[in-house]
Amino acid sequence: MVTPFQQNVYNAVKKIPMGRVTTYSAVARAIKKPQAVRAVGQALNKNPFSSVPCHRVIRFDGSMGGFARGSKTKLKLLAQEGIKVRGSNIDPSFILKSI
DNA sequence: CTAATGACCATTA
DNA sequence: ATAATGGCCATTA
Repeated sequence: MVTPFQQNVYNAVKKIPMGRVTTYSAVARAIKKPQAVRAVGQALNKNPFSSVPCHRVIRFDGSMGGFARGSKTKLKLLAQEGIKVRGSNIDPSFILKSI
């Protein structure tokens, strides 16, 4: 079941351009619910659409946060798009603070 | 209706 | 630097 809230989240995440990432809080702001950052994570956790690039959503501090299919996959996908990762943190210059 | 969960964030120690 | 705590919100049982 896809709730309207999840629709908004997925729609916002789809707008993230290739080779760029954004944060959970930025997505929360984009859907006009800045306080629902935690719920955004829930929505992405259950994301049923492969068309939604949920691997481009990371934490506010630059760490990757979680990933439903393992953090290794997330790292791979990010590297595939040319995003530089240093240690467990992502290069801040790739992070979009607003979508 | 209530209670528990979680891919978060800020604050505190 | 890490660890613990509290708050926030949507979803699910």
